[in-house]
Amino acid sequence: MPVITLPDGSRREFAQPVSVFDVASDIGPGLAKAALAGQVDGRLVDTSYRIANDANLAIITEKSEEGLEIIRHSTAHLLAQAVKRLFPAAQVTIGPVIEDGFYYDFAYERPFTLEDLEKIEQEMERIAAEDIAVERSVMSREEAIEFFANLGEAYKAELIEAIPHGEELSLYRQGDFIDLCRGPHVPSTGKLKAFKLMKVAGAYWRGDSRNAMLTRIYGTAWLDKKALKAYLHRLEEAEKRDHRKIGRQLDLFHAQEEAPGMVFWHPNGWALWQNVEQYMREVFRDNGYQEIRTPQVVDRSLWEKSGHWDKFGEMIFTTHSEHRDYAVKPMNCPCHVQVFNQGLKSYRDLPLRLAEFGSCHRNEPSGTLHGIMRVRNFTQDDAHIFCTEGQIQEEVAEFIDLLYRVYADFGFEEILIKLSTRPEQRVGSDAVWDKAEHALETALNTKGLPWELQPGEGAFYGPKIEFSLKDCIGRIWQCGTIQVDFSMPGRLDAHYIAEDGSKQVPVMLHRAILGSLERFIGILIEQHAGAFPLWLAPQQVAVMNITDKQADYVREIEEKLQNQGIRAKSDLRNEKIGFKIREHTLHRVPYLLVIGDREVEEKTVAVRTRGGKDLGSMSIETLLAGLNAEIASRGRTVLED
RNA sequence: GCCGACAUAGCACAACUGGUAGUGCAACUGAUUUGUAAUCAGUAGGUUGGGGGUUCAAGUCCCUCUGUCGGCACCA
Repeated sequence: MPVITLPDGSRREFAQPVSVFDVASDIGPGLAKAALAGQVDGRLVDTSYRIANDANLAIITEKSEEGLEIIRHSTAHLLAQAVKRLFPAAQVTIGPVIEDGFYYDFAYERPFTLEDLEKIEQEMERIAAEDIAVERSVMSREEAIEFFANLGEAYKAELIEAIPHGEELSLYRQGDFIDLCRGPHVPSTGKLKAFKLMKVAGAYWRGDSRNAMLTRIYGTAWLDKKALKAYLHRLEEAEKRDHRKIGRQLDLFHAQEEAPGMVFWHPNGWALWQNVEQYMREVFRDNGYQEIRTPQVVDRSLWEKSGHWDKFGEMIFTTHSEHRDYAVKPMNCPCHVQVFNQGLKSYRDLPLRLAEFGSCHRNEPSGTLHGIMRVRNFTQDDAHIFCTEGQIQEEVAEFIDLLYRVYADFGFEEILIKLSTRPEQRVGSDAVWDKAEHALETALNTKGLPWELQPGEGAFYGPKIEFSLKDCIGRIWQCGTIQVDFSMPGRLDAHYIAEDGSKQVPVMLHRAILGSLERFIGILIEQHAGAFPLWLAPQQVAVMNITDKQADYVREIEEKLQNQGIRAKSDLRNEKIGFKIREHTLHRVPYLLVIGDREVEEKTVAVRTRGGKDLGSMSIETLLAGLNAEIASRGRTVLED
């Protein structure tokens, strides 16, 4: 006699065991129709799940977040079923839900093409229209292995073999298709109403490049056609913010075949870069860092000593001269240790923070290059903190605070944090790793920041915290990082004299806030869609005349602004004011000054924002005060809003 | 690096199954002196990414190299 308690606290009593669907029907036919799954005592189950004892039950419908996930998961099965119908020889592997959609990996004699995709999607529509019931069943692990092996699904069988012995597995059948799955799933394929296959790509079996490459089909699924359309529109809009596109439109930079993975910065882009770099220089100065500069080309022996040659030799650009082999520096740390090593250091010198806008070259695999986000030549806002073990905690904590302040100044709020711990291939003892990992974890927890653990993803010399940002379409890019290194200082003979007169090896913290300036600027471009905050805008003000008559006054205004440090430029072309406004608006110049006879006479400027707002006429002094206030506010705007 | 797609004028894109490479914007020249997102007219611009092949004929088909894009693997 189960008593079912619903989320609103109401109870319903039944004479015999009931399914989730039964309860939904009991509440109302509308709910029964909308039910996609149930949540019994917190556990997600199918609508067919039978409840025998008293339980808490929530009916999952399209309206809940879990409902959408279930729809996406079921759509992945729908995709697999369609593929098996059209290509019976294809083998199914895995098909998880991802952000905004799902994917499914298939093994087939050839990769699927875009034409295949169209046919597959049509077949999916057909199966959804057939409204086939989705039924759950269970099998023992051994039965399941045999079952899938007999079907010729070798990959599935291999997956199940990895599951511990004795476990019971659930299978979902919809018509002619059956798949191993934890579930839950929608009760029938008719519930899947809005989906679209997005792209095909190669993906290694089990994510290992030594394995076969499968075809991955990506798709998206939504509650209804309207939501699907809205998503596609959102995606289209987001793609307009692509830094490669805006980089061209705003004449910021370009790339060309002769220098793959390297950026040619144009005047506008370099102005933006300089704004970022000079800001970071101030940050260094105000936070106890000393800026240095080290060589680009360094004898390879240094990299052999540091351990980089063994681990990353393939990715290091090399050159030679007079029988010596050199590495084009792939990172700055060994060079910074050389600076530390000059002169005998005392514990009183620690922590010593050496910073460099270090230009590094890494021969990244061709397939990894991406706009200016992942390049072969990049500049880091790099610094190494030489300190004692006892100073680690505080240095890490201070660094995290500083990073958050900097990111806020650039207008970033969503920062993803990951803690990466010891990899298989590493240097240093486990005791040392224990200490380092603990230090980072404690720093994060003390601040109460949410973070994700990435076991085995640390650098070979130490664990690290990564701070990542998202690009316009949600891809995640690592920017900031702090890494504890107990190994490299020793390898490169760094030491200091401790309080007791003994010689000690310092600990080194590798840290970057922006990471690669190229990458950070790429994200900055996408974040603001090219409409940079005033303090960063390559050109801050355009001063435009209406006719030739006002040219002298325009030049006067331009000069006045420039003398006050404002990046202003006059536009005296023989064009209509509307044309000039359009052009500078498209170039995202924050403030446009219109100068006609009236302004000349009244000694004012008419101010218009790139957002199209007319701020009316004001004196140059009023304008300057406003501009300076906005510049000082960094990420936030003043005049514009 | 691996799988797939793509590469046409400075930029955005056309050119049916192989049959004389076009359009818009930008550029240049001239006219126009203009009040808040495009003034008008004219001119010039391309070994269709490089190399090779098939064909009477290749932007179009095939091979190859390079680069870019989407993923995967990698990311000190």
